[in-house]
Formats: sequence, structure tokens, C-alpha cells
Amino acid sequence: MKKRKTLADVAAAAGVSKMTASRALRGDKDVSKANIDKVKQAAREIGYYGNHLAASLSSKRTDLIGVVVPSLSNTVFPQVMSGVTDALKGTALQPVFGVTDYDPEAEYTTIRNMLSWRPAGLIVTGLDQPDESRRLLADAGIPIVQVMDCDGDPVDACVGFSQSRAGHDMAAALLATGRRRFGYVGRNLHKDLRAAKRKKGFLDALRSQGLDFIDAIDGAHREGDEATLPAIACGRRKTAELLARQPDLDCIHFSNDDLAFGGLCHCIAAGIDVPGEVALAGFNGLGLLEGFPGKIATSHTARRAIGETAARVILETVESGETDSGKIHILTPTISLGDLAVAAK
Amino acid sequence: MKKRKTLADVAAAAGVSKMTASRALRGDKDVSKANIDKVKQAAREIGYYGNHLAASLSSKRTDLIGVVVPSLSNTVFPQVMSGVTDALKGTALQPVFGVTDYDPEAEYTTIRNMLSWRPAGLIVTGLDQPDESRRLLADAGIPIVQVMDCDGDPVDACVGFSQSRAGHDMAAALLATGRRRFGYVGRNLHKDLRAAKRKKGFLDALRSQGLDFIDAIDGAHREGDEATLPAIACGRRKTAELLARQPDLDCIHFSNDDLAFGGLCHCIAAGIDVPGEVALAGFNGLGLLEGFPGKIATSHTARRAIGETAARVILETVESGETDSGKIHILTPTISLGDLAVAAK
DNA sequence: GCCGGTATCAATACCGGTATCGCTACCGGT
DNA sequence: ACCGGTAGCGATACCGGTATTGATACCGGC
Repeated sequence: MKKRKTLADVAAAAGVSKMTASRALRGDKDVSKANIDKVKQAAREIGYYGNHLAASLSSKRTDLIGVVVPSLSNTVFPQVMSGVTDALKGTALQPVFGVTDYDPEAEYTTIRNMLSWRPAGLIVTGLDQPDESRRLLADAGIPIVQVMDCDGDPVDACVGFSQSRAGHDMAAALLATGRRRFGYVGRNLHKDLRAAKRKKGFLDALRSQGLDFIDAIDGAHREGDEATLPAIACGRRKTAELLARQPDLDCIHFSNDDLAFGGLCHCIAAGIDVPGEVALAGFNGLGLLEGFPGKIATSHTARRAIGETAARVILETVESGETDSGKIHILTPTISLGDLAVAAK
Repeated sequence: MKKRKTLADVAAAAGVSKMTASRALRGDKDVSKANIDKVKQAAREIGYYGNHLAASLSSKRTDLIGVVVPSLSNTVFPQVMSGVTDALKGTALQPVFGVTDYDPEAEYTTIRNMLSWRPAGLIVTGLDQPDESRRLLADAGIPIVQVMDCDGDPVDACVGFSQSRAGHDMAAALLATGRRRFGYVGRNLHKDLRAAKRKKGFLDALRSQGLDFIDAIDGAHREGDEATLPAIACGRRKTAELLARQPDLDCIHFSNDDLAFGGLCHCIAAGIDVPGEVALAGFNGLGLLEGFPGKIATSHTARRAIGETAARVILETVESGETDSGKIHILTPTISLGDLAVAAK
């Protein structure tokens, strides 16, 4: 294999100094048109493509934006990532993704690792990082945007919505349709803190009416198949379990739409009328539900927009050269009740 | 903001030279236990976390593996990414993702950009990069793994399956159940080359029996809503269109499961018996279909395993220090016909 | 014809690490 | 007591770019 081309090679080929070559390729001024052409031509001929490592080290700037998400299997996060990617398209900035698997330890490592690339900004999921991670973020000296949640104290900027209020509002909406006998199906709640917040918000609303979940499957146990089982299949199985124990529920709240859809699958298969006999409520408003004939209740969250806004916040902060981006952007989810509104008891 | 801590700061705090500090932190040998402790202690105290830019530039090695995928909205790719992430967990290597939106131009830019970070290896989707991109990959001097497809000539290694054979086999399986009047629904086929290959393979199998698609919606036109409409809703609408034009089809092949599921949604809503009146066949074997009561035919592709294998190939090549990883790994999809086998005419 | 100003380029000093090599001190063997 | 070997550490030279400063030539104005 031939040795990698360096800027010096380009400069030599073009008959100018390294510095002039560098300026020409970056579109800096102070280079004559003739030399710009010569350099670009030379670069193309020898197949030069630069070295970000050296460039960034030297200039103390990178065009990287770190994005830390907990998971790739929940489609919500790829959608946030899409939003970020889109918003950054056409700019000099470039996203780099990291996955934590809902593990705070892995999150700390990932953040640290990202910071060691000296990114221009960081987007991380959630507000509830452990102290150690928080300190890392706070001291990084770059714009930090925490997304998906706004119940708490952001390190810097924040784009999302109140998870607990989202849960609360959904409960209120369901209560308004006359439902009283609630069940809950969740998964990994010990790790998915935002889902836990929604559950809590939901529960608070129930309690304010003197109600409670009649039964709940959190899935904090049985790690094994939890991890491997696709969410929909998991939701289906757990719904079957729950309804076997409590056949007279009139509403089941799920921690998200995947599980809820699984629940719907069970009901269809078992011949249970939804929402006649039992109403199902998920969370997120996945595209999946849009095309599907049977409707369930859900909250539409603006994942894509959250990603886009987060990216834009960083972009603006970087461009304006400010130190503090510290704004809070709230994108409240909108509830849709599916066929439930019509079927209100 | 305080100035970023450098290795020199750590060294000073620990009372040793930069070099000793560097070695201690990296776990190199030739450092006394006492000094290792002192340095690590000092690093923790002042909150040092290294600078990958400098380290990589100096050592001429990075622990980055670039992963280039066409899209994040097709869940298949996040799944491949998940596989890569998992396989790399616990190793020194770290994935970096890039998205091309099925645009060859963007793909070229992304590859170039990734290479300029001097990654340890590259995973790219597909075999059909334009010449310019191919040359870039071939000359990079690092292990390259092309994934998801193996119809063609890989630059280096290759992990996937034959897209056209997959199409062919599905057609054969459907023909064996007695279906004869085929329709096709696809989306973005002008960009999604692999879906186009599957369609071609499918069509070849039909033609070998003297058959053809009676009607097909490719969706190469009407860019507008193509892009924004969720895949399932899109599949539903197009299926409605197709069946309106050709009510007597006995089988519709879709370019993937999302569209196929959309088709199923339409049939359910329209009261069309699946697979009694018309059989539906998708591609990928999404988890979505597993929990769902109504079954359609599909090919299960091992996305996760493809990601894992690709990562492992790079890992092994890097560790063994070989120049050429050049193996071809085939993970043939398995066809499941859903309720179709039973309902065979 | 002299002068300050501007356009263009080159030389030099880093950026923050790591590779390399040399030096010292100390070890056991004879 | 002498010697080769090795463990432990530090000085120095890079890695491949960019910021900065300095040098040169050429310009119009007086």
C-alpha cells in the first residue's frame, strides 16, 4: 500500500508551500486564484483527502457534534438522530453517535470518550445523569443539549417535554372518557427513567381521583428474555399475562407504543374488543399506528423536531460564539385518543 | 472556563514526566506500581480525560470504525448498527455512524470524511458504490467490509446475502403455493438499489415460469410525499391503489416488510382475506410481524448478525495485523410463508 | 523617485499526545 | 569487585496539519 498522502505532498506537487496549500484547500483568503487552482488540481490528482486529526488538533476546533442515545432498538432514538442529521446537513458540523444501552456506567464512558474528541457540542438524552457524568458535561466548556425530558435541572440547554406531565395528561384524558380500572405494562423501568417518570405522572393523576393501578407489570425482573424479545412480542405476552390476572380492567397504559401495539395484537388475537372492552394507551405516536386500522390512544412526541432543534441550538451557539446556550425548548406532545373518544362510556 | 487539562498538567501534579504519565494512563509497561497509582490519582483529581486527536495523530492509530448506512428510518439499519455496537462492546474499537440518505454523492462525501479521521476500518452498506467511492475505499489501506449484499465484487470483505437470489427464492416459494397473479409495491427503487435487485430476482423467477408482474407501483415518481410519509402508511395507500387497479391479484410482493404491513393494514380495513384472497409478501422479517396475529410471507434477514460479523471481521483483521480481510460471509435469509403454506391453493 | 499600504506567500512555532532511544540504578552471577 | 541485563524513567523528535508572524513585491499617490 502506498503511503498516505499528506499536505506536504500536495504542496510539492503544486509547487507551493504547505501553508499556501492548506489555505487554498480550506478556501481561506490570501491566496491567488492561480494557486488555488494549482493546489486543488494537485490534490485531486494525487488523491489527497486531508487528516481531520491533525487539522483539529492544530486548530483546536472540530466539526463534531456528539449525540448520546440510550438505545437503537426503540425507533424513537433513530428518529431523534435523523432529526439531528438533517439539521446538520449542509453545515460544517457532523454528528457522531454513541449508544449507552440505558447503562449509566456506559453513558459516563461514552460521554468521556466523546469529550476526548473535543467535539463542538454534545447532545445527550435525559436530564438525570449521575453526578459524575453531570460534572463532566458541566466542565466541558461546550454547548450541551439534553433532550427528551425537561423535568429537572439541565446542565445547559434542554429540548424536550415534561415526561411526568405527559403521563399525567394521558391519565387525565383517559379518566375523562370514563375509564376507572387501570392496568399498566412496562419494560425495563428500572433503566428507562423517562418511562418511569411517565408512569409516575400517570399514577399521580389516578391517585388524585382516589384511584390506582389495579395491577402492573413493570418487567424489572427477568432480565433474560427482556433484552432479546422484540418489544411488540413482549407487549403482547405481558398483556396476556395481565389480562389473565385481571380480566376486568377497562384500560391498560403501556410505557410506549411498541408494547401497546403488542397489547393490541393480543386483544385482536383473543377477540377482545378495543377500546370497547378495554382501552389501550401507549406513548410516542409511532408511524406504525397511523396506518393501522385499530386505533389506540397515544401521545405524539416530536422526536424528529427534538433532534432538529437540539442540533440547531448547538449550531447557533457555536456560530455566535457564546459560551452559554442555556435555553429550554419545550415541545409538548399531543394526545390522540384513537377510537376512544367516540367510544367514551 | 478553566483551561482544558493536558497530560502535562497530570504529569506535573504527579511529579513525573509526561511520558511516564502517558504510559501509566494507558497501562503500558515500564512504569512502577507506585507511579501508576500516583498518576491515576492525579488524573482523577484534576479531571483529566485525554485528547484522542493528539493521541491518534501521534500514534497513527485510531480506535474508530466508520459505519456508513443509507438511512435511519428503515429499522433494518439501526439494527445493523446495534449489531456493530454490540460486537465492539468491550473492545478498544468504537463505531462512528454516517448516514447517506441513499444519495451516492452524500455517500462519497461521508466516506471521504470518515477516512479523513483515519479509522481502523470501514463498514459500508452495499456493493454498488460509484467508481470514485470505490477507489477511495480500495486505496484506504484499512479493512473494508461491505454489508447487506453480495451480488457483485466486494472491495475487500463482504457480509450479507444475495439480494437478487433472495427475491428469486421468495418468488419460487410463492409460486410453489400456487400463486400466479402477482403485483408489486415498492418505494424509492431508483435509490434503494438492493430493493431493486430483489425485485429483479423476483421477476426473473416469475419470467422463468412465463409470468410477470401484472401491475407494479415503484414509486420512483412523486418524490414529495414519498419522503415524508411513514413507510406503513405509504404501503397501505399504494396497496389500495394497486388493488383498485387490479382487484384480481392473488399475491402482492412488497420491497420490504414495512410496506407489506401497510398492505396488510389496507386489507384488514377493506375486509380482504389475507392470504385467502390475496397473499402478501414482504422482506426482512421485522419483529413487528412476529407479535401480529395476521401473518404475511417474508424473508428473515439476520441484520444484527450482519452487523456483528462485519465488526468482528474488522476486529480480527486489525488484531491480526493483516492487510487483507477479503472474506465473503454469507448469511442467507430464511423464508417464512406465514399462513400461506396452510392456505396453499 | 520615495513612501505607506496591500496582496501574496513562506518560515516558524505550536496543538497534545506517543515512539524511540538513551541514561541510570540496581540485580544476580562469577 | 566486576559485568551484562533489565526495570524504570525522561529528553527529544515527531504526527500532519493550522495560526502567526515576517518577508517580498507591487501598487497608487505625492
